[in-house]
Amino acid sequence: MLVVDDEPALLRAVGAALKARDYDVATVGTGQAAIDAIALAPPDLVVLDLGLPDLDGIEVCRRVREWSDVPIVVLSAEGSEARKVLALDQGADDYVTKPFSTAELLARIRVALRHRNHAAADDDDAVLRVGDVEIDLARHVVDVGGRKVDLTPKEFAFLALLARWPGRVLTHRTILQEVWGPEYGSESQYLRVYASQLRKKLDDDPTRPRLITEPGVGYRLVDPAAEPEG
Amino acid sequence: MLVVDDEPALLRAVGAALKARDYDVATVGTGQAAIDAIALAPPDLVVLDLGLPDLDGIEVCRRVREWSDVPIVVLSAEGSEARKVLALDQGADDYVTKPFSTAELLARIRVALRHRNHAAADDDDAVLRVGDVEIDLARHVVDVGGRKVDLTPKEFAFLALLARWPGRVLTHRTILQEVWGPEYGSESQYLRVYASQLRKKLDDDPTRPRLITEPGVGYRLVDPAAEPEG
DNA sequence: GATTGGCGTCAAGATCGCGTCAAGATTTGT
DNA sequence: ACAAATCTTGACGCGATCTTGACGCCAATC
Repeated sequence: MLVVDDEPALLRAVGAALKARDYDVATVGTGQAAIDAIALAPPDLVVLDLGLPDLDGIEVCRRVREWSDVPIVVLSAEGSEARKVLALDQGADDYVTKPFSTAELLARIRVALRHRNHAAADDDDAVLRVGDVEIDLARHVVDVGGRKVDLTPKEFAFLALLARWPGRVLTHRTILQEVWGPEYGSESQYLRVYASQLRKKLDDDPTRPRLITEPGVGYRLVDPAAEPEG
Repeated sequence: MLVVDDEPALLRAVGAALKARDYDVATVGTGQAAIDAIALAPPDLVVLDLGLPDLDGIEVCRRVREWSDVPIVVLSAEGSEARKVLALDQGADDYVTKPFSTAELLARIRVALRHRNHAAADDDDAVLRVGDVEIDLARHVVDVGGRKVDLTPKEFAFLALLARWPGRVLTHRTILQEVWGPEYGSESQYLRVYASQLRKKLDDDPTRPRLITEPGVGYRLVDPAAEPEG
């Protein structure tokens, strides 16, 4: 459990409440220190104050989310609507406004931990593999059978999303919201365009497809070798 | 997306906001109706007002959580600390206090949907099984005695709906509304056509039928092995 | 025994969704 | 500010899917 805050008073208060509940607690005072700490040894959860001296807290959220799914509960004095929405959309799992009650904070932390427990085991190799497709999340590099493939950001995000759930259908809406952003959801034309481009770049064989269309539903990525045809 | 509230005004407001974002929205006015609706066809998410005429909202939470992981965002006028903590501990994924901003509610809904997408892999693949018919909801694949069966979207939805309630009769109206949409209800000719196509594709033996017609009522799906002919 | 209503089956036409291409528009990098 | 890359948008063909109407069957009813 990592608490990120630059006010010693709050740091002590929150830390004490958590320790009283027998959580292991570490504390840091800057955004950069938080990112480093999470990268070094991912905690079970991060309590993140938005008012940091170095980086904007939302920026910390965004950066951490590029390679980690660690739950993040944001604390903030600012009640600003837009900031709240932005933080949540950039990867925060909850947003608690100061002054807050300790009981509520703890309850929301329990919810976040519950979600994490339900989530799939995080062996974040930072490299996803589906058949002969290799996706290096950190380096943004894709490899197909040893051949490097040059993808645009959206193409990469699309492929990486599908690769996180091999074989599983992701709906049009899900893909749009994860790749294009929360305000999208019905622009399925984008998906057709990008699916087409991906198939071309991945050199997908239509008789043994890697990227499969589920008509009316969405797309899924499979390992053609592991998926015998019925 | 299911919105549960007994105030028509709020129902309309939240419903409209969601529909504007292209979510499919259904609404009910009581806790019992909510539980029934979730059991029949689990929505992607539930927006649950705590102030219901029949059941306590927290009780609804608790009951639904016994068999479903559907994300629940609670709305409430009561700001009471204890109620908030209780709701969160009883399975609510978020708690928004009235008056709330639509933008924030939508952002929190997006967070809940994100969690759902990340968590959905561990409930081992959500495979429905009725006799030798296997329906993999996540992969959108149907298997009959080891043979893969290719179904159209409507055929799949029809079969999946019946398979969710093995042996139980679903009425024409229910099936039409769940598969074709809320504006349908009397087009029972569709059902005859699709039932016929399903029987053909499932290779259904008329002497040991899997898909059974209840004349004048609806259809049900049974395990022929478990249901000896009388 | 004729009639009626619900069901199963079939097939033709209408519709919808998908893949593809390419031309702007926008963003990004230099 | 310019050039390149990327994203967005419209158009089009095609095939799968859905819808619709017709017809025969069966059982219940009169």
